[in-house]
Amino acid sequence: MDADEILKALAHPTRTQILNWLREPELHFSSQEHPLDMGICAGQFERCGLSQSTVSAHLAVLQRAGLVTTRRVGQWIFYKRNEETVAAFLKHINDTL
Amino acid sequence: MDADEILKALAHPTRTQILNWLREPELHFSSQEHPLDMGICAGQFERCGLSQSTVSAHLAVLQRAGLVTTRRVGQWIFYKRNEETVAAFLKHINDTL
DNA sequence: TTTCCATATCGTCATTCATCGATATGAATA
DNA sequence: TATTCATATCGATGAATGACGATATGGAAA
Repeated sequence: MDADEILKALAHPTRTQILNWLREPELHFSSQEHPLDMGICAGQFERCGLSQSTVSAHLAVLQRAGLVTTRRVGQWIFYKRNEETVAAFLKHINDTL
Repeated sequence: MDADEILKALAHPTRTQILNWLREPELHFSSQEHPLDMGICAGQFERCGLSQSTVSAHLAVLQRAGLVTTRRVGQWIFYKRNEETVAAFLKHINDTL
């Protein structure tokens, strides 16, 4: 858990929004064809209004920071919040900030 | 309390270190001539190894985010953590992340 | 008033970041 | 095998950030 890298990842509203959407997938991604417990397809996040490549870059930042995990199933890649890392970060920030 | 601006302010190790130093002034700034409860002189933070102007810029980012308050006394400007904002931010991040 | 000191602001430069369209990759399908 | 679809990666570009030395500001002291 690299707190500095996580803070950098959180320092963009698009990325905090993605993480926020992923808190309650059933609330935000009910339109998804696949079962929600597989995770959320990358394409779903294009609803933020940015291009496919930009969204992909934001997702990569979140993944490098360990805030989301990915899983390939067929031609799709599913994203999930990494609750362990989120919890560890929250503990850290509560302790040190 | 602008959480996005605070996250941007926290997204640099120098600034998180400054905030961390300000948690226990008596531990880190015992060398200061002035009483610690006035706050910490800007110049004290040059111990991070950066130039005066760069340190001043980092302090300005923290101030704009509301994470520190300043108080001019004579020719010095004293910095303090803004515990209200820090607490409000922690509450927010615990609730939304 | 002149000088000195602490700090902020300015101008510049290099680096990183956000964004896009285009292209590559890799799996599914025809 | 050729095509399609979802996603990642590439290359370019403009914007924002971080750093510095130099300068401005504002108060204290001589």
